[in-house]
Amino acid sequence: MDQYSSSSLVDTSLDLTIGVTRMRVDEDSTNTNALVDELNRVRAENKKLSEMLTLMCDNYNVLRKQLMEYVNKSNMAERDQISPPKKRKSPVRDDAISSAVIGGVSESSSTDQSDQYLCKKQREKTVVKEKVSRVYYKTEASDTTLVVKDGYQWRKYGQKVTRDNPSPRAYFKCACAPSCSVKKKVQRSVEDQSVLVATYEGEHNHPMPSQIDSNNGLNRYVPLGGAAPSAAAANSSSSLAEPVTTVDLTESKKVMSPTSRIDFPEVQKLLVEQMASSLTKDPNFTAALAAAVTGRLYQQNQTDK
DNA sequence: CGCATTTGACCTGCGC
DNA sequence: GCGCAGGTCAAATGCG
Repeated sequence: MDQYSSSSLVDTSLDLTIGVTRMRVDEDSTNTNALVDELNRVRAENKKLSEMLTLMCDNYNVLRKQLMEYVNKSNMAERDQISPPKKRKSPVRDDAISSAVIGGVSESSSTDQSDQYLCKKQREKTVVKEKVSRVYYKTEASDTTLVVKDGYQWRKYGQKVTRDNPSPRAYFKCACAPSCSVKKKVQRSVEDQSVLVATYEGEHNHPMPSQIDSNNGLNRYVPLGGAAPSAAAANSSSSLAEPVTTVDLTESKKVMSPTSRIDFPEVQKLLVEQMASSLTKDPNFTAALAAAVTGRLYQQNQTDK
């Protein structure tokens, strides 16, 4: 765990208190020097931030790996004890799973109960590493659309009203790549109509479209696990629902299983979104950014003349 | 006109 | 074997 010990050495006390009042462009040349200094300092801080983010992602990967191994062992032990039921999914099933994944971006996995209830055809796919996960999205109760914002493009191919839920269930296939066979089912929660339950089957064999669009900057620090997250996650055809969670990696990982890796992009996306949100909400950061930009513009104006 | 969505028909698996 | 329920298909429809 060298990374953790090294992380403790990183100075996290960022000095972002750059006074905008100091950035007076109508001052003499001494001010220009001050501006250059400020700019250099902001650059240094930016570099430091980048390094910290890289470190954080590294630590996250290590933790994730450890959790995978741990859950894998646990599930192996459980599977030895539980014999799979022969019956297909019963109405009680959804409730059981829902109660098991309280609170946000949580999911069940194909290794436990949900997999056992898949129909024969799906079970055959499961043998070829079908991954099933479930994600909850908070949305407006009045909103009747079954669209969730997860960064991928989906093509709707069916809708059904199921017995155990008055709300219709929508069926989607991944439209990002013809070869991608990932499917998604979206249905409102029985208990809370404002919560959309998205069930993902399979694993994307291509990167997230929105990630391709914005493959610069912060995204380069995000680990790619087959499907990468995006800070924007701006799917053109989806906009309404947001994952019902705050970024809480430990909580999310608690219910994570080795076969539900498909949801990591959700968590990672949220992580990046939260980081961006925190930064933009920080008055010190915005002031520093404004100061840096102003200073830079002034510097350019001076050199142009 | 092309593409995405809708929706009824059809298919498949499971329980009785 | 029959009926039920979930899942999928594909023609019809709507929209930009």
